[in-house]
Amino acid sequence: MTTDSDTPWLTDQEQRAWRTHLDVSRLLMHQLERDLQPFGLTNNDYEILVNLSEAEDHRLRMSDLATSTLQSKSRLSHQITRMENAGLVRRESCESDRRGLYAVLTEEGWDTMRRVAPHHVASVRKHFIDLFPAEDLQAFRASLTPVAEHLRKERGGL
Amino acid sequence: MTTDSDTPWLTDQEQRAWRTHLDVSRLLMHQLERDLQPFGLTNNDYEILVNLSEAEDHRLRMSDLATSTLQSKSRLSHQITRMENAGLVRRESCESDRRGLYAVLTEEGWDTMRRVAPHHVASVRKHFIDLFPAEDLQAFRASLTPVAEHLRKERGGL
DNA sequence: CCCATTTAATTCAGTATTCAACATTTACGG
DNA sequence: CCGTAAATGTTGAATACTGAATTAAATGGG
Repeated sequence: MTTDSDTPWLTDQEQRAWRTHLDVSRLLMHQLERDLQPFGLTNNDYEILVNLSEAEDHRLRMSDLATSTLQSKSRLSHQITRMENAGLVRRESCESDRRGLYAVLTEEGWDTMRRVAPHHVASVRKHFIDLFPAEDLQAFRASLTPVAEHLRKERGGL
Repeated sequence: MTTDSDTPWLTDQEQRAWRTHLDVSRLLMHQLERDLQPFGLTNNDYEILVNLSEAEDHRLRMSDLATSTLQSKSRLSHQITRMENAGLVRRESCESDRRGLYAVLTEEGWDTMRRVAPHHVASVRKHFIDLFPAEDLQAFRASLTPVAEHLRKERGGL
């Protein structure tokens, strides 16, 4: 059993680190969302556009897109429907596996991506990257990488 | 104007740091949510409980609670309604300012908090804190603190 | 070759979040 | 004081997210 006095409560240092991380992730997402708003995109929209832009032929299977954006299939399906209605992507059926579908960037989606990306990068710099002293960023990533690996193993489905 | 070649794209190092941060924050929230599920709480529920537990008299003004949990007033209002229905919290009117309301922890809310907290702390340790070499955690927090400060200044409303 | 499993993706119902509109009370400038 | 502006919270409708159930197609053991 777990009694109260057994519990390895967080030290002050740990508590501060943890809460700072929480605050930064939430505030940062809000800020990036706000910076994307003038372009009519959400963070989720943008991330889909990035993934498709970087993909072979500007297309990815729904499954792969769900995996790489860390979303459930259900959520991705809704998300793509919305983006399809907005004209940014389209669905195309897959020859080799008739269950499958590709999400494909449209011309308009690609144009949007190229137009918005510089502003988004500026936003990421302004509110995150450029606030680290050059050395620290490397250390920051090094610290976080094992955490990311651990979490990826831990999770079953989303 | 902003042309493509003007844009200070992220370097490889920067890109990796940024994406790792993104992945960790999302995966971590999912994992914590999953670990709370057996207790019938969401991350949001838990955070409200923490804030009220630490507050004078186990009560906070709706506004203050919204500010410290970084949520909009509307969202908090709905959230508290749900928690009220679940018996964790109740609303009490405020003497000194008749517009105002307190959110107050109920007995059941306080019991729940004490029962769940050890498990939640264990979860935070397992998936985050304990994955940092002792020295690194301090450096991690130090790097993130200016980011948090910047973001707090930047944001107007939520 | 067939049936049982697994995989791909969507749908539906329930829940949560956002955004704007609203009611009420307080603050403040003249 | 008065009247306008600002602050506190809630509400409702529209939108988004979740998790389970569903459809359809591929896989694989006997």
